[in-house]
Amino acid sequence: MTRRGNTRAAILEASVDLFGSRGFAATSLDDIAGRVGVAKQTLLYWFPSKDELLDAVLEQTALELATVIEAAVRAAPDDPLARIEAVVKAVFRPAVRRPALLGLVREVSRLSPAHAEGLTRQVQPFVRRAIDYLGEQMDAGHLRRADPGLVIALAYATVTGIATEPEALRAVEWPVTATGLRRLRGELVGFVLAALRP
Amino acid sequence: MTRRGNTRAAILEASVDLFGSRGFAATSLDDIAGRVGVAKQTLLYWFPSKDELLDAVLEQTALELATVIEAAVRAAPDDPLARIEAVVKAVFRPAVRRPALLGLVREVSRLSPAHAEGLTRQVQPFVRRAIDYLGEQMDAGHLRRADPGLVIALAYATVTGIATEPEALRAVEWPVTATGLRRLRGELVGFVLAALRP
DNA sequence: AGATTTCTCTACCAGGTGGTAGACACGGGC
DNA sequence: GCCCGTGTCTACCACCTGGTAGAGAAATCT
Repeated sequence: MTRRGNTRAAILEASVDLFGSRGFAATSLDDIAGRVGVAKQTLLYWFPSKDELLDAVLEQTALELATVIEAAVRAAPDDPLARIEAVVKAVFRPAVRRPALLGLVREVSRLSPAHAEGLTRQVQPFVRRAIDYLGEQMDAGHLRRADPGLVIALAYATVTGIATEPEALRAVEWPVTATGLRRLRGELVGFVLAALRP
Repeated sequence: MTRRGNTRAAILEASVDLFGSRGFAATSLDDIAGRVGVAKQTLLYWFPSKDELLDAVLEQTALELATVIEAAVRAAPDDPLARIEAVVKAVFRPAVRRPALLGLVREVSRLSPAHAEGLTRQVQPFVRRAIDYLGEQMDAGHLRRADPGLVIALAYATVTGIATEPEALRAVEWPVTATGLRRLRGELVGFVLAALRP
Protein backbone atom coordinates (compact mmCIF):
# COMPACT_ATOMS: atom_id res chain seq x y z
CA MET A 1 0.00 0.00 0.00
CA THR A 2 3.05 2.22 0.39
CA ARG A 3 1.74 4.18 3.34
CA ARG A 4 2.47 7.80 3.76
CA GLY A 5 5.61 8.44 5.73
CA ASN A 6 3.80 8.38 9.03
CA THR A 7 4.11 4.71 9.91
CA ARG A 8 7.19 5.43 11.91
CA ALA A 9 5.47 8.22 13.77
CA ALA A 10 2.45 6.04 14.49
CA ILE A 11 4.72 3.34 15.90
CA LEU A 12 6.44 5.86 18.13
CA GLU A 13 3.17 7.23 19.41
CA ALA A 14 1.70 3.83 20.20
CA SER A 15 4.95 2.83 21.87
CA VAL A 16 4.92 5.87 24.16
CA ASP A 17 1.39 5.03 25.20
CA LEU A 18 2.03 1.37 25.87
CA PHE A 19 5.51 1.61 27.37
CA GLY A 20 4.35 4.47 29.53
CA SER A 21 1.17 2.89 30.81
CA ARG A 22 1.95 -0.82 31.06
CA GLY A 23 5.72 -0.64 31.21
CA PHE A 24 8.41 -1.66 28.77
CA ALA A 25 8.70 -5.30 29.72
CA ALA A 26 4.95 -5.80 29.81
CA THR A 27 4.55 -4.53 26.27
CA SER A 28 5.23 -6.89 23.40
CA LEU A 29 6.04 -5.89 19.87
CA ASP A 30 2.81 -7.57 18.82
CA ASP A 31 0.87 -5.31 21.17
CA ILE A 32 2.31 -2.24 19.53
CA ALA A 33 1.91 -3.60 16.03
CA GLY A 34 -1.69 -4.49 16.79
CA ARG A 35 -2.51 -1.00 17.94
CA VAL A 36 -0.84 0.59 14.93
CA GLY A 37 -2.59 -1.85 12.63
CA VAL A 38 0.53 -3.26 11.08
CA ALA A 39 2.56 -6.45 11.24
CA LYS A 40 5.24 -6.87 13.88
CA GLN A 41 7.91 -7.09 11.22
CA THR A 42 7.08 -3.62 10.09
CA LEU A 43 8.18 -2.37 13.51
CA LEU A 44 11.42 -4.25 13.11
CA TYR A 45 11.88 -2.67 9.75
CA TRP A 46 11.74 0.84 11.22
CA PHE A 47 13.55 0.00 14.44
CA PRO A 48 16.05 -2.83 14.32
CA SER A 49 15.23 -4.08 17.80
CA LYS A 50 12.92 -3.48 20.73
CA ASP A 51 15.77 -1.80 22.56
CA GLU A 52 16.42 0.70 19.79
CA LEU A 53 12.71 1.38 19.58
CA LEU A 54 12.84 2.24 23.26
CA ASP A 55 15.75 4.58 22.68
CA ALA A 56 13.86 6.41 19.96
CA VAL A 57 10.75 6.61 22.14
CA LEU A 58 12.70 8.07 25.05
CA GLU A 59 14.41 10.60 22.87
CA GLN A 60 11.16 11.79 21.33
CA THR A 61 9.46 12.03 24.70
CA ALA A 62 12.27 14.09 26.15
CA LEU A 63 12.10 16.35 23.14
CA GLU A 64 8.34 16.87 23.44
CA LEU A 65 8.53 17.69 27.11
CA ALA A 66 11.52 19.95 26.66
CA THR A 67 9.68 21.89 23.98
CA VAL A 68 6.64 22.39 26.17
CA ILE A 69 8.70 23.49 29.13
CA GLU A 70 10.91 25.80 27.14
CA ALA A 71 7.90 27.52 25.63
CA ALA A 72 6.30 27.95 29.06
CA VAL A 73 9.41 29.48 30.57
CA ARG A 74 9.84 31.85 27.67
CA ALA A 75 6.24 33.02 27.84
CA ALA A 76 6.19 33.57 31.62
CA PRO A 77 7.17 36.84 33.33
CA ASP A 78 10.52 37.10 35.04
CA ASP A 79 9.26 36.40 38.55
CA PRO A 80 10.56 32.97 39.68
CA LEU A 81 7.31 31.88 41.32
CA ALA A 82 5.38 32.83 38.20
CA ARG A 83 7.82 30.88 36.08
CA ILE A 84 7.57 27.81 38.26
CA GLU A 85 3.80 28.02 38.13
CA ALA A 86 3.97 28.27 34.36
CA VAL A 87 6.18 25.20 34.09
CA VAL A 88 4.00 23.13 36.40
CA LYS A 89 0.90 24.07 34.45
CA ALA A 90 2.64 23.44 31.16
CA VAL A 91 3.64 19.95 32.21
CA PHE A 92 0.24 19.26 33.68
CA ARG A 93 -1.58 19.64 30.39
CA PRO A 94 0.21 16.88 28.44
CA ALA A 95 0.32 14.79 31.59
CA VAL A 96 -3.46 14.71 31.70
CA ARG A 97 -4.02 14.44 27.99
CA ARG A 98 -1.49 11.66 27.63
CA PRO A 99 -0.65 10.16 31.03
CA ALA A 100 1.73 7.71 29.46
CA LEU A 101 4.15 10.50 28.62
CA LEU A 102 5.26 11.08 32.19
CA GLY A 103 4.70 7.43 32.96
CA LEU A 104 7.41 6.69 30.45
CA VAL A 105 9.84 9.09 32.07
CA ARG A 106 9.25 7.29 35.29
CA GLU A 107 9.77 3.93 33.70
CA VAL A 108 13.34 4.98 33.09
CA SER A 109 14.37 4.12 36.63
CA ARG A 110 13.40 0.52 35.92
CA LEU A 111 15.44 0.22 32.76
CA SER A 112 19.07 -0.48 32.13
CA PRO A 113 21.47 2.31 33.11
CA ALA A 114 22.38 2.69 29.44
CA HIS A 115 18.90 3.87 28.51
CA ALA A 116 18.64 6.03 31.58
CA GLU A 117 21.89 7.73 30.81
CA GLY A 118 20.71 8.79 27.39
CA LEU A 119 17.77 10.64 28.81
CA THR A 120 19.82 12.06 31.64
CA ARG A 121 22.30 13.51 29.22
CA GLN A 122 19.50 15.02 27.19
CA VAL A 123 18.00 16.94 30.12
CA GLN A 124 21.37 17.84 31.58
CA PRO A 125 21.61 21.39 30.12
CA PHE A 126 18.09 22.22 31.27
CA VAL A 127 18.80 21.03 34.77
CA ARG A 128 22.05 22.95 34.90
CA ARG A 129 20.34 26.18 33.88
CA ALA A 130 17.44 25.62 36.28
CA ILE A 131 19.81 25.03 39.17
CA ASP A 132 21.70 28.23 38.45
CA TYR A 133 18.50 30.21 38.14
CA LEU A 134 16.99 28.90 41.35
CA GLY A 135 20.25 29.49 43.17
CA GLU A 136 20.29 33.13 42.13
CA GLN A 137 16.67 33.64 43.09
CA MET A 138 17.27 32.08 46.49
CA ASP A 139 20.24 34.34 47.05
CA ALA A 140 18.04 37.28 46.16
CA GLY A 141 15.49 36.11 48.71
CA HIS A 142 12.77 35.42 46.18
CA LEU A 143 12.62 31.73 47.04
CA ARG A 144 12.94 29.68 50.21
CA ARG A 145 16.58 28.89 50.88
CA ALA A 146 17.28 25.25 50.00
CA ASP A 147 19.45 23.14 47.76
CA PRO A 148 18.43 24.11 44.22
CA GLY A 149 19.12 20.70 42.71
CA LEU A 150 17.09 18.89 45.29
CA VAL A 151 14.26 21.36 45.00
CA ILE A 152 14.06 20.56 41.32
CA ALA A 153 14.08 16.85 42.00
CA LEU A 154 11.39 17.23 44.64
CA ALA A 155 9.14 19.37 42.51
CA TYR A 156 9.63 16.93 39.67
CA ALA A 157 8.73 14.04 41.95
CA THR A 158 5.57 15.78 43.12
CA VAL A 159 4.30 16.68 39.68
CA THR A 160 5.21 13.40 38.04
CA GLY A 161 3.95 11.36 40.94
CA ILE A 162 0.55 12.95 41.10
CA ALA A 163 0.17 12.77 37.34
CA THR A 164 1.20 9.15 36.95
CA GLU A 165 -0.45 7.48 39.91
CA PRO A 166 -4.16 7.45 39.35
CA GLU A 167 -4.37 4.90 42.14
CA ALA A 168 -3.17 7.48 44.64
CA LEU A 169 -5.99 9.77 43.60
CA ARG A 170 -8.49 6.95 43.81
CA ALA A 171 -7.25 6.16 47.31
CA VAL A 172 -8.18 9.66 48.48
CA GLU A 173 -11.37 9.43 46.46
CA TRP A 174 -10.55 12.28 44.16
CA PRO A 175 -12.93 12.65 41.22
CA VAL A 176 -11.11 12.15 37.93
CA THR A 177 -13.39 14.46 35.99
CA ALA A 178 -12.69 17.59 34.00
CA THR A 179 -13.47 19.94 36.87
CA GLY A 180 -11.76 17.63 39.33
CA LEU A 181 -8.60 17.80 37.28
CA ARG A 182 -8.79 21.55 37.03
CA ARG A 183 -9.00 21.84 40.79
CA LEU A 184 -6.20 19.30 41.09
CA ARG A 185 -4.00 21.49 38.95
CA GLY A 186 -4.74 24.43 41.20
CA GLU A 187 -3.91 22.48 44.34
CA LEU A 188 -0.75 21.11 42.76
CA VAL A 189 0.47 24.58 41.88
CA GLY A 190 -0.45 25.77 45.36
CA PHE A 191 1.46 22.93 46.96
CA VAL A 192 4.63 23.45 44.96
CA LEU A 193 4.58 27.23 45.29
CA ALA A 194 4.00 27.02 49.03
CA ALA A 195 6.98 24.70 49.27
CA LEU A 196 9.18 27.22 47.47
CA ARG A 197 7.97 30.58 48.75
CA PRO A 198 10.50 32.27 51.01
CA MET B 1 16.10 -30.90 53.77
CA THR B 2 12.81 -29.67 55.18
CA ARG B 3 13.89 -26.10 55.59
CA ARG B 4 12.69 -24.13 58.54
CA GLY B 5 9.47 -22.31 57.89
CA ASN B 6 11.28 -19.38 56.39
CA THR B 7 11.24 -20.39 52.74
CA ARG B 8 7.97 -18.59 52.30
CA ALA B 9 9.33 -15.47 53.94
CA ALA B 10 12.48 -15.59 51.81
CA ILE B 11 10.36 -15.82 48.68
CA LEU B 12 8.29 -12.86 49.75
CA GLU B 13 11.35 -10.77 50.49
CA ALA B 14 13.03 -11.53 47.18
CA SER B 15 9.76 -10.84 45.38
CA VAL B 16 9.39 -7.43 46.96
CA ASP B 17 12.91 -6.55 45.87
CA LEU B 18 12.52 -7.73 42.32
CA PHE B 19 8.94 -6.65 41.67
CA GLY B 20 9.72 -3.30 43.22
CA SER B 21 12.93 -2.61 41.34
CA ARG B 22 12.43 -4.20 37.93
CA GLY B 23 8.67 -4.36 37.87
CA PHE B 24 6.24 -7.25 38.00
CA ALA B 25 6.18 -8.15 34.33
CA ALA B 26 9.95 -7.94 34.00
CA THR B 27 10.49 -10.39 36.83
CA SER B 28 10.20 -14.09 36.08
CA LEU B 29 9.56 -16.80 38.62
CA ASP B 30 12.97 -18.19 37.76
CA ASP B 31 14.56 -14.87 38.69
CA ILE B 32 12.99 -15.01 42.12
CA ALA B 33 13.74 -18.67 42.60
CA GLY B 34 17.33 -18.06 41.59
CA ARG B 35 17.76 -15.33 44.14
CA VAL B 36 16.19 -17.38 46.91
CA GLY B 37 18.28 -20.39 45.93
CA VAL B 38 15.40 -22.71 45.32
CA ALA B 39 13.61 -24.27 42.37
CA LYS B 40 10.84 -22.43 40.61
CA GLN B 41 8.36 -25.10 41.58
CA THR B 42 8.97 -24.41 45.21
CA LEU B 43 7.55 -20.93 44.64
CA LEU B 44 4.50 -22.49 43.04
CA TYR B 45 4.13 -24.73 46.01
CA TRP B 46 3.91 -21.81 48.41
CA PHE B 47 1.97 -19.56 46.08
CA PRO B 48 -0.28 -21.22 43.54
CA SER B 49 0.39 -18.68 40.82
CA LYS B 50 2.44 -15.60 40.06
CA ASP B 51 -0.65 -13.50 40.55
CA GLU B 52 -1.33 -14.81 44.03
CA LEU B 53 2.31 -14.31 44.88
CA LEU B 54 1.87 -10.69 43.89
CA ASP B 55 -1.18 -10.39 46.09
CA ALA B 56 0.72 -11.73 49.06
CA VAL B 57 3.65 -9.43 48.34
CA LEU B 58 1.41 -6.38 48.16
CA GLU B 59 -0.37 -7.27 51.34
CA GLN B 60 2.83 -7.75 53.26
CA THR B 61 4.29 -4.51 51.96
CA ALA B 62 1.22 -2.55 52.96
CA LEU B 63 1.38 -4.13 56.38
CA GLU B 64 5.04 -3.24 56.86
CA LEU B 65 4.55 0.37 55.83
CA ALA B 66 1.39 0.72 57.89
CA THR B 67 3.22 -0.54 60.94
CA VAL B 68 6.07 1.90 60.50
CA ILE B 69 3.74 4.83 59.96
CA GLU B 70 1.44 3.96 62.82
CA ALA B 71 4.37 3.73 65.20
CA ALA B 72 5.72 7.08 64.03
CA VAL B 73 2.41 8.84 64.50
CA ARG B 74 1.94 7.38 67.95
CA ALA B 75 5.40 8.41 69.06
CA ALA B 76 5.20 11.97 67.75
CA PRO B 77 3.84 14.91 69.74
CA ASP B 78 0.36 16.24 69.00
CA ASP B 79 1.48 19.10 66.75
CA PRO B 80 0.45 18.35 63.16
CA LEU B 81 3.68 19.58 61.59
CA ALA B 82 5.68 17.47 64.02
CA ARG B 83 3.54 14.47 63.17
CA ILE B 84 3.95 14.96 59.46
CA GLU B 85 7.69 15.30 59.92
CA ALA B 86 7.71 12.08 61.91
CA VAL B 87 5.80 10.21 59.22
CA VAL B 88 8.02 11.45 56.43
CA LYS B 89 11.13 10.46 58.34
CA ALA B 90 9.64 7.11 59.26
CA VAL B 91 8.91 6.31 55.64
CA PHE B 92 12.27 7.60 54.52
CA ARG B 93 14.23 5.04 56.50
CA PRO B 94 12.82 1.88 54.93
CA ALA B 95 12.68 3.66 51.57
CA VAL B 96 16.45 4.11 51.63
CA ARG B 97 17.26 0.76 53.14
CA ARG B 98 15.02 -1.07 50.74
CA PRO B 99 14.12 1.15 47.77
CA ALA B 100 12.04 -1.61 46.24
CA LEU B 101 9.46 -1.28 48.99
CA LEU B 102 8.08 2.00 47.75
CA GLY B 103 8.91 1.01 44.21
CA LEU B 104 6.43 -1.78 44.62
CA VAL B 105 3.71 0.54 45.83
CA ARG B 106 4.25 2.57 42.74
CA GLU B 107 4.12 -0.45 40.52
CA VAL B 108 0.51 -0.84 41.58
CA SER B 109 -0.66 1.74 39.07
CA ARG B 110 0.65 -0.49 36.29
CA LEU B 111 -1.16 -3.60 37.47
CA SER B 112 -4.67 -4.82 36.98
CA PRO B 113 -7.35 -2.88 38.84
CA ALA B 114 -8.05 -5.98 40.91
CA HIS B 115 -4.62 -5.90 42.54
CA ALA B 116 -4.75 -2.17 42.96
CA GLU B 117 -8.08 -2.34 44.68
CA GLY B 118 -6.80 -4.76 47.28
CA LEU B 119 -4.12 -2.35 48.37
CA THR B 120 -6.44 0.62 48.16
CA ARG B 121 -8.90 -1.07 50.47
CA GLN B 122 -6.12 -1.88 52.89
CA VAL B 123 -4.99 1.73 53.26
CA GLN B 124 -8.50 3.13 53.18
CA PRO B 125 -8.97 3.52 56.96
CA PHE B 126 -5.60 5.25 57.33
CA VAL B 127 -6.41 7.68 54.58
CA ARG B 128 -9.82 8.41 56.03
CA ARG B 129 -8.35 9.18 59.43
CA ALA B 130 -5.57 11.29 57.96
CA ILE B 131 -8.02 13.33 55.92
CA ASP B 132 -10.15 14.03 58.97
CA TYR B 133 -7.12 14.97 61.03
CA LEU B 134 -5.68 17.32 58.43
CA GLY B 135 -9.08 18.89 57.90
CA GLU B 136 -9.39 19.69 61.57
CA GLN B 137 -5.89 21.10 61.76
CA MET B 138 -6.53 23.27 58.74
CA ASP B 139 -9.72 24.59 60.30
CA ALA B 140 -7.76 25.38 63.42
CA GLY B 141 -5.26 27.30 61.32
CA HIS B 142 -2.34 25.00 62.05
CA LEU B 143 -1.91 24.04 58.42
CA ARG B 144 -2.22 25.81 55.11
CA ARG B 145 -5.80 25.72 53.89
CA ALA B 146 -6.13 23.16 51.10
CA ASP B 147 -7.97 20.00 50.18
CA PRO B 148 -6.84 17.45 52.77
CA GLY B 149 -7.15 14.45 50.48
CA LEU B 150 -5.10 16.04 47.75
CA VAL B 151 -2.50 17.21 50.20
CA ILE B 152 -2.02 13.62 51.28
CA ALA B 153 -1.75 12.47 47.69
CA LEU B 154 0.74 15.22 46.92
CA ALA B 155 2.91 14.56 49.93
CA TYR B 156 2.81 10.87 49.11
CA ALA B 157 3.83 11.60 45.53
CA THR B 158 6.74 13.74 46.67
CA VAL B 159 8.12 11.26 49.16
CA THR B 160 7.61 8.20 47.01
CA GLY B 161 8.88 9.90 43.91
CA ILE B 162 12.10 11.09 45.41
CA ALA B 163 12.71 7.75 47.07
CA THR B 164 12.04 5.61 44.02
CA GLU B 165 13.68 7.56 41.26
CA PRO B 166 17.39 7.40 41.70
CA GLU B 167 17.67 8.66 38.15
CA ALA B 168 16.12 11.96 39.15
CA LEU B 169 18.78 12.38 41.81
CA ARG B 170 21.51 11.46 39.36
CA ALA B 171 20.15 14.05 36.95
CA VAL B 172 20.71 16.80 39.51
CA GLU B 173 24.02 15.23 40.45
CA TRP B 174 23.08 14.49 44.01
CA PRO B 175 25.59 12.31 45.85
CA VAL B 176 24.00 9.01 46.89
CA THR B 177 26.16 8.61 49.96
CA ALA B 178 25.29 8.29 53.63
CA THR B 179 25.69 11.99 54.37
CA GLY B 180 24.05 12.87 51.06
CA LEU B 181 21.01 10.87 52.02
CA ARG B 182 20.86 12.44 55.45
CA ARG B 183 20.83 15.89 53.88
CA LEU B 184 18.27 14.68 51.38
CA ARG B 185 16.01 13.63 54.20
CA GLY B 186 16.33 17.05 55.74
CA GLU B 187 15.51 18.82 52.50
CA LEU B 188 12.59 16.50 51.88
CA VAL B 189 11.10 17.26 55.28
CA GLY B 190 11.72 20.95 54.71
CA PHE B 191 9.98 20.84 51.35
CA VAL B 192 6.89 19.04 52.60
CA LEU B 193 6.59 21.11 55.74
CA ALA B 194 6.98 24.35 53.82
CA ALA B 195 4.20 23.18 51.51
CA LEU B 196 1.88 22.59 54.45
CA ARG B 197 2.72 25.40 56.84
CA PRO B 198 -0.09 27.93 57.12
C1' DA C 1 7.98 -49.65 62.27
C1' DG C 2 4.81 -48.09 59.00
C1' DA C 3 1.82 -44.54 57.30
C1' DT C 4 1.10 -39.79 56.40
C1' DT C 5 2.09 -35.15 55.84
C1' DT C 6 5.25 -31.52 54.47
C1' DC C 7 8.46 -29.72 51.47
C1' DT C 8 11.41 -29.71 47.52
C1' DC C 9 12.86 -31.50 43.45
C1' DT C 10 13.29 -33.11 38.02
C1' DA C 11 10.90 -33.50 33.79
C1' DC C 12 7.87 -31.64 30.78
C1' DC C 13 4.43 -28.69 28.11
C1' DA C 14 1.67 -25.15 25.58
C1' DG C 15 1.90 -20.61 24.43
C1' DG C 16 4.14 -16.22 23.76
C1' DT C 17 8.63 -13.58 22.96
C1' DG C 18 12.04 -11.00 20.14
C1' DG C 19 14.15 -11.65 15.97
C1' DT C 20 15.53 -13.72 11.01
C1' DA C 21 14.68 -14.97 6.07
C1' DG C 22 12.75 -14.04 2.30
C1' DA C 23 8.80 -13.06 -0.85
C1' DC C 24 5.71 -9.59 -2.83
C1' DA C 25 3.87 -5.04 -4.27
C1' DC C 26 4.68 -0.58 -5.67
C1' DG C 27 6.90 3.58 -7.74
C1' DG C 28 10.67 6.20 -10.10
C1' DG C 29 14.74 6.43 -13.16
C1' DC C 30 16.78 4.74 -17.20
C1' DG D 1 10.25 -2.65 -20.43
C1' DC D 2 13.46 -3.40 -16.81
C1' DC D 3 15.73 -2.74 -12.54
C1' DC D 4 16.24 -1.17 -7.98
C1' DG D 5 15.01 0.80 -3.54
C1' DT D 6 11.29 1.21 -0.24
C1' DG D 7 7.86 -0.60 2.64
C1' DT D 8 5.03 -4.26 4.13
C1' DC D 9 3.93 -8.81 4.52
C1' DT D 10 3.87 -14.37 5.72
C1' DA D 11 6.42 -18.10 7.53
C1' DC D 12 9.40 -19.60 10.71
C1' DC D 13 12.74 -20.29 14.75
C1' DA D 14 15.08 -20.63 19.23
C1' DC D 15 14.15 -19.39 23.57
C1' DC D 16 11.81 -18.17 27.72
C1' DT D 17 7.40 -17.95 30.30
C1' DG D 18 4.03 -19.55 33.81
C1' DG D 19 2.22 -23.72 35.10
C1' DT D 20 1.35 -29.20 35.59
C1' DA D 21 2.54 -34.04 36.97
C1' DG D 22 4.52 -36.65 39.77
C1' DA D 23 8.56 -38.60 42.34
C1' DG D 24 11.52 -38.52 46.43
C1' DA D 25 13.32 -37.11 51.03
C1' DA D 26 12.56 -35.99 55.61
C1' DA D 27 9.96 -35.25 59.69
C1' DT D 28 5.76 -36.32 62.37
C1' DC D 29 2.01 -39.14 63.86
C1' DT D 30 -0.08 -43.59 65.32
